[in-house]
Amino acid sequence: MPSMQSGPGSKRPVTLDDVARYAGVSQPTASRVLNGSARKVAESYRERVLAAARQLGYTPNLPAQAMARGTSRTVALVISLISDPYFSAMAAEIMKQAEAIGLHVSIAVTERHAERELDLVRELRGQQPRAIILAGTGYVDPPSEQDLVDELRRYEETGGRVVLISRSDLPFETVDFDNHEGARSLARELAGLGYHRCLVLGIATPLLSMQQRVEGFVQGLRDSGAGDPRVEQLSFSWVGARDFVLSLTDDELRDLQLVFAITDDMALGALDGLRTRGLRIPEDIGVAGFDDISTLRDVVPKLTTVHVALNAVAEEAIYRATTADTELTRRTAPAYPVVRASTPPLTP
Amino acid sequence: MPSMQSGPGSKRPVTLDDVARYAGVSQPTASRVLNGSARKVAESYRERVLAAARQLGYTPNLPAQAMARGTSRTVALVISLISDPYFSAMAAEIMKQAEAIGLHVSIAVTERHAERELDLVRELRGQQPRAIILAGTGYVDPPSEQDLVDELRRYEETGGRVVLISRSDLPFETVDFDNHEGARSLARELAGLGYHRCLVLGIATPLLSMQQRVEGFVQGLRDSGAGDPRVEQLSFSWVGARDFVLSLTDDELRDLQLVFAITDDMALGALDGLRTRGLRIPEDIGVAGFDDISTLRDVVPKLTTVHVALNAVAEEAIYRATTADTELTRRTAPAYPVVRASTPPLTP
DNA sequence: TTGTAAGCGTTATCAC
DNA sequence: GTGATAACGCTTACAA
Repeated sequence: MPSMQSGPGSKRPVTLDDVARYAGVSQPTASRVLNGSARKVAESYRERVLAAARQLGYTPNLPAQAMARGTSRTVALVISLISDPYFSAMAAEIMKQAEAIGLHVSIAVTERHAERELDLVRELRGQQPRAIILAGTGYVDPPSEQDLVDELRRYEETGGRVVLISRSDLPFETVDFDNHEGARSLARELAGLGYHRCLVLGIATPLLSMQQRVEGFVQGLRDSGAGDPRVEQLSFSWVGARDFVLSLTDDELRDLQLVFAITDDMALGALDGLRTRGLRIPEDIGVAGFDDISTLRDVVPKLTTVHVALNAVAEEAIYRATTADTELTRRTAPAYPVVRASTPPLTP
Repeated sequence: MPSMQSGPGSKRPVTLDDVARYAGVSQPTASRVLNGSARKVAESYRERVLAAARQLGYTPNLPAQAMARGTSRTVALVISLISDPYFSAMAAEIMKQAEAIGLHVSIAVTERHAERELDLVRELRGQQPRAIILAGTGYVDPPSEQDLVDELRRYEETGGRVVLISRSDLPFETVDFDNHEGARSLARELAGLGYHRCLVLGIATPLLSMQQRVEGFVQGLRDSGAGDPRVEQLSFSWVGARDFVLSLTDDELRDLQLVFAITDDMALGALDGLRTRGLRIPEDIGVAGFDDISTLRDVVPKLTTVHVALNAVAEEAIYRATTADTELTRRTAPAYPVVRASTPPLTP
């Protein structure tokens, strides 16, 4: 007579105990075979356990494992927005690096709310991850830094690792791109192409990484003997950049040779605005961004930008997240300009 | 004398027991106050516990909670690629819906490998999620369906829910867009605009959802009395679409009025190919896609496509994932055409 | 209402 | 080598 157990929700999961009993060994022995490190188990037992596990379709209960071991194989990643090309690329890279060393990644999204970030960190702490990686930026509300720091400190005190990506506002390990150098090189290349009268679209938010992009660009222009650009502090978004461009007068626009935005997202917003204003890119004005997001593949003309080594930051972040050194350092990943069709050589 | 405990990794996490002791009550009482449902705790105790928890910075150990309760508040989401705009938008929507009802989402990525998907499901099962949502499509290797089904069945038998998005290849609850109707409406609208000689870019993979888009489009053209289009089965990617377009002869291209690709990703690849071939869009040929991915915001000309109600599928998927009805059904979310600048009215 | 005790699935300690 | 036994942090009968 066949088993009556077929509908959903009937059986309970197969446990290690089931496997052990089925194989005729003790629970610890089964554990040693299936999950343990020091493999001092007789070959005969070993095989029996393995066979039993396969037969029964055993899967270790990870939460239980984590509890017993006192440490999990999960790292938590906090980002602003998953649908943003920059963040999704970053998340992808982090997951890749993490999975390469057998770590799970649990992703949480702040939707640009600092308050939510605090809640998330609290919640994540409850998941008992091995590390928390904060990669969010560009908050729309004032961050309650102290509470966040307190929460993260508490987490660290219990053995958790905290790693920040592209945000140096907090006293934890930080990994970032070489924003200053990337922007500076870009500015030099563009100045070399003849772009001297530039507009720089920055942001009002005090985000060091983004500040550095502005400063680097200005520095690069100076290095090249080009004049100081006009620098504007906008809201950190596509719309912010577009709206600002739309607010410029015709005279102001006519006088410009280039618009550089500190992110591709903003550059694309500016591009849209410029076109709405009737300008042709690149004939009438050049445009450049930063990040080299995947969207650029489908944008015409191909956008000049600064490529950031996502894989390098991801690798470094995962390394920091899993290695226990006590030094608090700030590491940097390469960022280098990629000149494309949106900024052809200027022939006066 | 201040506490010596300052370096990382020194203390152990604050447990419920700590809180209870600190508040001078028993563990169960603390549990009832902080996490329990039936709140039959004296107000005085209640406050003491709450205060203690805040003081100590207590966060419930979720894995422990899940183990004790026998059920977690996590759902696992399996997708192909996180950096793909379609999937990242889908993931974002799922997370949003999930978080709205207090569920965590754990994301895993197959990178288009069916084999990896099987491994992932096995691993995820170990995480003891409340549900597993499979939203991956377009595998590059032959899927070992039976093993996957077995694994999912086992999971279901132990009370887990399985939900499929846009893939009906497996005998589980499925939610999908109304692909046929969306493509059909699009074809009708385009035929109405004068587009009769069309090329349809489909895929070789036997994916029902994508098949339906092809069939719906063909049907729509027929409805409108337009001739049957040329239908091609390509590899499921931007590059596949571009390369195919590049392989067409000039005569073939000249004869076409429209290229419809079953995804925006492929449509953008085709667009790139067409441009490389020297055609202007939309003057020389129209282009249309499917999905209405966010990338389209920055593409010129604005691409005609079929908008899919991601929020609706996400909502439905989460609903299925959390509701225990035994009927195996196939639900459908709206998909409707959005005609944009890439397919202007044809004036012969 | 509150506390005691048992149990969730696993690993670690320690005798055998 | 192997198997009892005690944790891990929490919830849930059940008893007080």
